[in-house]
Amino acid sequence: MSKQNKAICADSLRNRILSLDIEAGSDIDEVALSQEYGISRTPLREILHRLAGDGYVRLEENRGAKVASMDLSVMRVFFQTAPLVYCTVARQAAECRTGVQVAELKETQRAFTASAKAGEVGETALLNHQFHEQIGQMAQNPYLMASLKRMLIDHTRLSQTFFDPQSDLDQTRIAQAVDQHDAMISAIEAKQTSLVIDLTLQHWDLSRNEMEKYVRPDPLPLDVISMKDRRNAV
Amino acid sequence: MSKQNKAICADSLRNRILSLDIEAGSDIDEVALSQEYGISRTPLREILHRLAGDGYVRLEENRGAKVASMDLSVMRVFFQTAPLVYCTVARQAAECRTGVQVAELKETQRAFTASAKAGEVGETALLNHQFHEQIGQMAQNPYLMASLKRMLIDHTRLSQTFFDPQSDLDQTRIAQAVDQHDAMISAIEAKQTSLVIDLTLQHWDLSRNEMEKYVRPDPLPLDVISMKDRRNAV
DNA sequence: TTGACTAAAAATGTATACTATTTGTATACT
DNA sequence: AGTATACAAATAGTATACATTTTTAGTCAA
Repeated sequence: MSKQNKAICADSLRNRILSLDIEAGSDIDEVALSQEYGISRTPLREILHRLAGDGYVRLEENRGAKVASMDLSVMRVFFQTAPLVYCTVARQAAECRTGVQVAELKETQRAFTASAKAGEVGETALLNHQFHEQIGQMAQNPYLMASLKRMLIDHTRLSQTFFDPQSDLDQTRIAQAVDQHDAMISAIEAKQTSLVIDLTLQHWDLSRNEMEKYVRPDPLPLDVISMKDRRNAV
Repeated sequence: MSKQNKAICADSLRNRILSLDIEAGSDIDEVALSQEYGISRTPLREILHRLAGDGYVRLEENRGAKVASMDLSVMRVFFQTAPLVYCTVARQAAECRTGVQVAELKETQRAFTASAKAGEVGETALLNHQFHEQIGQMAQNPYLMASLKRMLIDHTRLSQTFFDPQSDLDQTRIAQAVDQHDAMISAIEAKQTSLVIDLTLQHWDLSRNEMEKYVRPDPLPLDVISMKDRRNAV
């Protein structure tokens, strides 16, 4: 019974961290979580140690686990490193992918497309995460997979706003992402390595623009109309 | 008391895996190890979960932890990926290194040189590991660091024979490695990025040749003189 | 001898109780 | 008032006992 709960807890924690449901940098309450998932502290702590190795959390001596933070200094490195890792992985995926893996990727893409159209922000982001992790698995490269997974943790958290359509422009952007996924699948299936790399770069550019907006949003307007209106009230 | 033991145990396990003292693929006896290090199974299991996330071991449901294996299919990928990761990290290390870090690297290199000259095979390999991990830390890139660390696990295990001088040729080779380290330190200190990359590639070539010999050793001699000698004995 | 079945054992996984450390709060003191 | 100290509560870490699963050894029948 609780054997299942442990796996459920591990998956759930990962997802909650990725979706910022548990926000970056916050510390984790072992007692509360163990009760929430119906397991005792022992297995929960084992999960946390595993997540520490995977880069989801950071363990501090005698003060428990904290969700990995996203400080600005690391963000810089994130944007530097992403193209290299994503493109290298994508190339190798196109070279090594099996038929079964392509089928699985298509299945994920179906779910992703549906979720995106339904406007399910959190779920869409997680399915996007899964999509790119599956491409990583195709590459059969455990070394780069380690980098990719760590990049995707921050990528998914940063892109949390990405799949939230608030304007027509957002709709277009999400539709573009969906189309790019489709094109990537085709290229991977056809083993067109250089095409995959191009598509991956395009996909990254789309994503990057949005993330940079999140990190460095438009400044608040300087000429605040509402302030004028309220002058009298002061 | 046993708080210390936990950290000691974690370090020791890492080193024993790297030095093939616990051989690749073998399974880990929780009870025996916990007794050996004077801790109970609970903290030991937490260590193992952490090591699983770091790629040192693999956890299997209901059948404990096994040391990460080194199958031939992965080796291929290892040789493919190493130059990219090592060079990218080395470049960034040269760009980002601090003075303190350079000093620490020099200190490690001193110990490495001494150990190599003394012919301490296992210790030399571990200090070589530490040397390259420190270069990784200089790069300030947690994403690539994940890949680098995983590469170094296998690299150190594969190079276990490297630092064992059995012939004059081996002596030369080890001296070369020491010199290359010195050159890399200088280049990193001087922030000469393109030189660091060249040196890293040279260092990799030296290491690779030796490792390939380990993976694919010289075949046994076909004309076995000893067999002729012992014909009469049969 | 081989194969299937069973029981004992060994080992893995979990829960709980206990210890140690940190953190918060109240009180005394300068 | 502000700081220092002491004590209490909360939280982290560990050990142990217990439950579950896997492995091993042994038995019997084909």
